[in-house]
Amino acid sequence: MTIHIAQQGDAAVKPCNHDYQVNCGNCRLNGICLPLALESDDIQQLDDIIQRSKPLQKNQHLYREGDHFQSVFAVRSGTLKAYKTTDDGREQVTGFYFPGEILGMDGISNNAHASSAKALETAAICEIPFVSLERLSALMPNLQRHFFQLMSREITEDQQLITLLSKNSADERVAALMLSISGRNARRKLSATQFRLPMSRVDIGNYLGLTVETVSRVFSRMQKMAVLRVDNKEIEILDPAGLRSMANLGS
Amino acid sequence: MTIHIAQQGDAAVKPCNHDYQVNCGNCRLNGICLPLALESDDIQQLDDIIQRSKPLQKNQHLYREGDHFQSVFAVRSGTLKAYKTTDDGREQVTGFYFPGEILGMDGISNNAHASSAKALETAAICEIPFVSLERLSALMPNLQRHFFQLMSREITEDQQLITLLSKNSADERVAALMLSISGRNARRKLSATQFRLPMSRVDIGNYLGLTVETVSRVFSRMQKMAVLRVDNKEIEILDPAGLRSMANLGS
DNA sequence: CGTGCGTTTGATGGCAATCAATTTATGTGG
DNA sequence: CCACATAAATTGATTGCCATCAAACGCACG
Repeated sequence: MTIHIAQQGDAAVKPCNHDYQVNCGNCRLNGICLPLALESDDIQQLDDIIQRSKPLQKNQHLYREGDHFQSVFAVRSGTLKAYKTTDDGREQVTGFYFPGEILGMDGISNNAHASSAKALETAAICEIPFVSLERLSALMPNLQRHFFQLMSREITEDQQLITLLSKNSADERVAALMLSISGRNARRKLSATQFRLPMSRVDIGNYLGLTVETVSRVFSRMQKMAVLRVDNKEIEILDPAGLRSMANLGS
Repeated sequence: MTIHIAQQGDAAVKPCNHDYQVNCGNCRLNGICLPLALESDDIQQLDDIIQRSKPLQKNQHLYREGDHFQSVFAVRSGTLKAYKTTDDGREQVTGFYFPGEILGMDGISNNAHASSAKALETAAICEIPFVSLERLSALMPNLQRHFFQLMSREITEDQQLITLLSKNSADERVAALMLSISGRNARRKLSATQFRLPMSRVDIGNYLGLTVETVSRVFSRMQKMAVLRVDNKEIEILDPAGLRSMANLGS
């Protein structure tokens, strides 16, 4: 069984046979990913159900809205975006997924994926068949609890976004996203102040309920205020405190 | 052990000792609530862990943001709203909960409730201690799956709201909410075309990212277009097809 | 070097927020 | 039960933020 990759309209898949020997035990993300809070022999069992396959190329889909739901996925490297398509053809980006994060959980309720997921850059993925995960969860209380927590976190993050979209200005939304990315980098022991945005301005705007032009203007403004240094996709946070006060967030 | 009811600032609780003999087996909501998909002896076990206590009065809190998380809750009668408070004091309503629906799942991730929940009218609640639910879930695959599905549905509904807030006009948002309430009424075998809104205009606007004035104007407009009949909180959907086309939703 | 895409910047307009005032519901004490 | 007080909802006038329209710029690529 391999990762289900929708191929219509996607770039051809380049075979790649190295670097498949990763396992949960030696993965450097196991402190923030699913294996967190498992004993080493439990990790082995989890590892046994996880499928790894060739990396996704940029713009390839991991799954599409409406696809039969079979697995959730962990990002090992690269970044993905999840998005829904409204029936008048517009897109709504519902989330970005960085290494160590889990996606696909919105497919559980209807046995069909409620959103599409595509790679923003080359990405390595761990596939976790859901029936196996359910079976293991029933046997390993820690795993069950951890997965409940992951789903709950997805809910709280979506609610955070709801609040952002409903209550905050364009400046605040962009600032909040920069802080979120910064924090997630820090969790992976990367720089919290300097990073490269994996997504386009269009995606940022779409996620934040803004147009590209507005996003661009906000970046310009922040640069003029010396809060951020923006060089295309390269971001440097010059004034973290200023950025936080600009974000003006709850919690 | 009783329901944890925060009482500061709330109306005094009137004791009420009748009507506590409901159980999951005879509850008329068991076709849409947690017991769904359980065998009758499994239902008995679920019933044993569920706590029922005196009804919540209007404006009383079921739990508050930051409270220690201990249980999820099912609504047996009445309506609740969930909301977050931003640190500059504003509220964001994140959901309305009708009979048969489950709330409180956003508290799992941090062992603390991520939002507050208060009754919009007198409400009867079933409390489901989470540790017991976890234990039972490990023993009953159907229950585990059903609860995963409930959480997943919460995620997809939040994503629906995200899309609504990000992409739709005031008219579309209000239309979508009316359709949502209509559908949820239908699920409970109530009228899909005639109902009483349990929440105020302020709450509606807050939930939809609009001001009270805008909500009121939209209702007036819809009434003028003969799509809705609005008499304060009494709503009649005169033209369901028109309302749907007005909502202009994805999926 | 031209083509195309992503990004930036500028000018204008529209939708919903804000401010303000009135009307209608709700609730309370005499 | 009515008079009063308070809260909720409606309607109107004006403002402001961000979308839209338009054009130029930079960069990657063939």
